[in-house]
Amino acid sequence: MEKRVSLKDIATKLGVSTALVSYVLNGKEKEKRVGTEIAEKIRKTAKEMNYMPNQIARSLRKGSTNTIGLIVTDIANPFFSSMARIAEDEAAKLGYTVMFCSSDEDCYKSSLEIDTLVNRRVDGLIIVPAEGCTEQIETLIRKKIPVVLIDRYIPELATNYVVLDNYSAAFEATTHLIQQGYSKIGMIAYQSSLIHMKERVRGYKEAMEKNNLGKNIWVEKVQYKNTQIDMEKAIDNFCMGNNKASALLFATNMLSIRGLYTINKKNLKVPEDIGIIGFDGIEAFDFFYSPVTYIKQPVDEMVKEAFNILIAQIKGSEKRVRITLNHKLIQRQSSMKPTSIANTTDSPVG
Amino acid sequence: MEKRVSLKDIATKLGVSTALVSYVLNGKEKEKRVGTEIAEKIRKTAKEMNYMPNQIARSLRKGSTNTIGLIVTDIANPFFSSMARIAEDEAAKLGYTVMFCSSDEDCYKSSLEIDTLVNRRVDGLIIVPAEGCTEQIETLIRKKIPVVLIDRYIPELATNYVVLDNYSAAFEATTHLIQQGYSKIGMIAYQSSLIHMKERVRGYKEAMEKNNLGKNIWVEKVQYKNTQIDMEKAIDNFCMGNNKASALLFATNMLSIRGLYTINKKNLKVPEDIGIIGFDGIEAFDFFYSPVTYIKQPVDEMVKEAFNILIAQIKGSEKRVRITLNHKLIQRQSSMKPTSIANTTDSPVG
DNA sequence: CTGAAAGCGCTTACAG
DNA sequence: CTGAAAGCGCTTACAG
Repeated sequence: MEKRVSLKDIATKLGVSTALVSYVLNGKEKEKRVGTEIAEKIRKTAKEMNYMPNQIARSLRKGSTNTIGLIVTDIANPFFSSMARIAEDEAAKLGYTVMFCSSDEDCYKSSLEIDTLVNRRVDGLIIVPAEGCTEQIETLIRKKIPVVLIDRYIPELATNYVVLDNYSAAFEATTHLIQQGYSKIGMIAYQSSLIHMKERVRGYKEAMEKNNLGKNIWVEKVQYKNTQIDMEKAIDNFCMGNNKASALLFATNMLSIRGLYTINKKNLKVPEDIGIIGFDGIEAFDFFYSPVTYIKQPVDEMVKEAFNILIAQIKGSEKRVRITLNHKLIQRQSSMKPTSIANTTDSPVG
Repeated sequence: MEKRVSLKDIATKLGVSTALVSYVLNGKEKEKRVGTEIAEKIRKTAKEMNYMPNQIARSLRKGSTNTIGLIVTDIANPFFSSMARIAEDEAAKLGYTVMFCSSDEDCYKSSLEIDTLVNRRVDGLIIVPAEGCTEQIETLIRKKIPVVLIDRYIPELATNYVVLDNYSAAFEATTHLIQQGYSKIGMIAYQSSLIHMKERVRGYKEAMEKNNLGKNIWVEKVQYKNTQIDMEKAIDNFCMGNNKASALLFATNMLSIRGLYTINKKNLKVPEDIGIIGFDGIEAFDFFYSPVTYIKQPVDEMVKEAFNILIAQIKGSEKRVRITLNHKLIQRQSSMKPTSIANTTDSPVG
């Protein structure tokens, strides 16, 4: 790579100090009362020489990089890639650049990623925390590195966060199914101690109980690392035998997608054999033969809020901010119990 | 942010020079023949003090950042987010971090992004070039900044690139439709002078001509910024009137998706009213009531090749590398002309 | 085997 | 209004 032109090159060429060049090029010309003609000459020469400041040097000197780190579960997951896009746009508006990492819900991996980003001196981090990474986040807070959690938070930690009201979302979704006439409603969730998952399950359970369906509560848990196989087992459990479920609530978009594949594979008909509610909107929901009812998260708002909080922290705010946003239930065909048997109690078909 | 511990802190504490500390912590202990006990002491103290190197300082000194820039069209587009994920994994293996940007096919935006990344001294760039950004890429090459283009290249430029053999992909897809008995085959492409788009169109045209269907060649172009509206018009043109098309080839995944929405909206039946072939695999294709035949790109291989080329350049290679990969046609129902009328010439149904 | 020192390219008090 | 100089935290010849 050839030598790039530096501040000093400009200064030398013009026979002035680098200080002057720096002032002018950073718009501190008024403040530092730089002479008008020399300022003009500096600007002109900088342009002529095609000067581009070395942000690394700048960062080292200033102690800030105008970079933020974004750690998600998997950037290839549409929920997180749309997050990334919004974060990118917000960042660009303020002159920030984003470095992203996928943690794969792996705490060890996420700790390496946090270290990498911190060593690269990002000014702040937006993190979708993985299970068990309490200590990592705690360390960040202790080091006073601006951080805001998104999608999930860690209850025992005094962090900023922006999350969905997951309890209400699952509660409303479940209630909707019940109102449609379903009563044997199951839920497929990840095996996880993370709060967002627990809240989604709690919302489901409480909706069931509130409608005197406590005895029908039935949650199947699948492992993140083993979704495909566990999903097949779960669907088998739910949909075979005499006491099968009549509707299912999926706890995430990936579970929903995998669930739909499995349902098709098993030749189950939606909503006749099984009613469905998914989580997060994705295009596949629109094209499923029975358009999928889903819980829509306000991703845009979520990221924007997170970004604002992060920037405030970077600028020095010590205020802790916690935001809980509301979902929207998009009702479509997959959760509409066919009218012929609506409002009756489910009974085993087999 | 509180003061972090530096090399100097360790050196001072141990009463040694920073050089020694640096050598030991960078594994140059043998090479520099550092005393075993002092080395041990340094490692121990570094750990105790929880030392983490400042990569910014390191980057400034070394002139390299172990960072690469990835400029795609839109990180929220599943094709590009899976690219990003693979790039991330490859990068991580080699100790690199990636900064990403979405250009929105906007040349001006992309030039700002390139400048930003270059000023941040990324070691190299993987770019999905937007229309008209020849000069930008040229500048990178002139500055000897490692760059490899992906998904598309710029014919007049001597760059590295990794792309699909777009001509063959479209040619085979079109031929497949013809073999299925379709003859009034249209193509929906972006209005673009970019080579990948032109090659896709050329592949379609030549397949038509080769099968004596040159008179049926019919390409509708839509604007990237106005996809929705233009798509509706295009589908209207294709599917109304006496001379309507019997099958459509979409030139990208986004066009395919928008096309499917529009086809549903107009109540056209696939493949009865209209046969379909899409580009790139996405989940929605699987869930469309008539599973969509598509041209599958080897994204994984594509990114890995691009990454290898980039790293080689960063390490000093001056060899120009150009790779063209092959697609795979995933044949499914959307392109299967119903047998009743297969092998006959299409005739207007209305 | 180890230390003193230069230097990467900036920004920013400080002095005049 | 302008310049000389320190310093951000590293790495790496160079000297001994």
